[in-house]
Amino acid sequence: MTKQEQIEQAVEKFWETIPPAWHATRAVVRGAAAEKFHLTEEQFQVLRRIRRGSASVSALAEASQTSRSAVSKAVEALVRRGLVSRSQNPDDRRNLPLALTDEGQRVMAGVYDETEQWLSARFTRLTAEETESLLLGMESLRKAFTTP
Amino acid sequence: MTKQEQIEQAVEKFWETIPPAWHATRAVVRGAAAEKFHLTEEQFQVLRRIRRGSASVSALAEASQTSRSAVSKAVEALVRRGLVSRSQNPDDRRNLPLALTDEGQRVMAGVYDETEQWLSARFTRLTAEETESLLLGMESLRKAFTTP
DNA sequence: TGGAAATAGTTGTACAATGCAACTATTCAC
DNA sequence: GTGAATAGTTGCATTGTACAACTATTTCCA
Repeated sequence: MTKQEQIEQAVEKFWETIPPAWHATRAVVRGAAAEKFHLTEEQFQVLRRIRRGSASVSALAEASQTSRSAVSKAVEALVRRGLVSRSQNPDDRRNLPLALTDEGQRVMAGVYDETEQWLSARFTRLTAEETESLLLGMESLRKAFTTP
Repeated sequence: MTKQEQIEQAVEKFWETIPPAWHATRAVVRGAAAEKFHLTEEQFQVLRRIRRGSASVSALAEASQTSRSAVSKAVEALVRRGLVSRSQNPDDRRNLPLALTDEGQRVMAGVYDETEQWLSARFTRLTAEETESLLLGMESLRKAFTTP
């Protein structure tokens, strides 16, 4: 198999794999987050990333590959609901660091557990070797999409 | 690394990899498809899958993990624009087989080339080994999400 | 130092994406 | 032949999203 054929295969498999997997996952997040906590999927992603350390609108937009304005609106809704706090960075007053409030932490733990369990259930279907190849493959995918 | 740890890593990597990759790709499709051909991203996916052989609203919904109603609306728009034809299946009159019209084929070729090129460019950044692991990993991902 | 360019973030607007529930038409199961 | 299942559509409500225009602040550099 030439490099070129390999790439064509990857493109084809990408289409067949990534969008459906993401749609299915998003549907689960939407169900769990909306029903129990009145969070939208976008808001869930924002909470998740803030918990992981992304602490500004720009960082969130960069990490999730969406626009600053979309993130800004999600954050605004979360701040209004008291799940996220916005503070001021004295070193750069354009920058508004974000953090989870206690309530945000609590909500996040609940939603995350549920969706993580669902995802874990998918991955439990795989053998150890398949899971290993999944990890390697996702690392390659990440590299393909982030290398400048 | 225990199986459980492996799965937790996979969940984490999934969140960090799949949504951003998909968002970025969708943005490109949206740009190319919208600007040159006035297609929405959803319509692009439908055209793509019809070309690949998915020939009914239900099959499309199943393949893309979305609802029949969402697909139905996209198909309706494409039929109205003359890119897709709906026929009747004499063996089951509930079933309305779909096919690309000549114009649909032409448009699809144009859009697909462009987005495929963009995706190919991402994957060209990878070594042969990385591309190989990407292929294996996506196969695992597909399995994780389709096994009943 | 003064101003141009860059960056962080917000908001208005418009449209795309989507699910759900209710509906029709048809087929299947027994 | 009737009730359950399936294919598909439509109305409605809501989310997701980008783009462009805007403010506020910082950085760059001549």
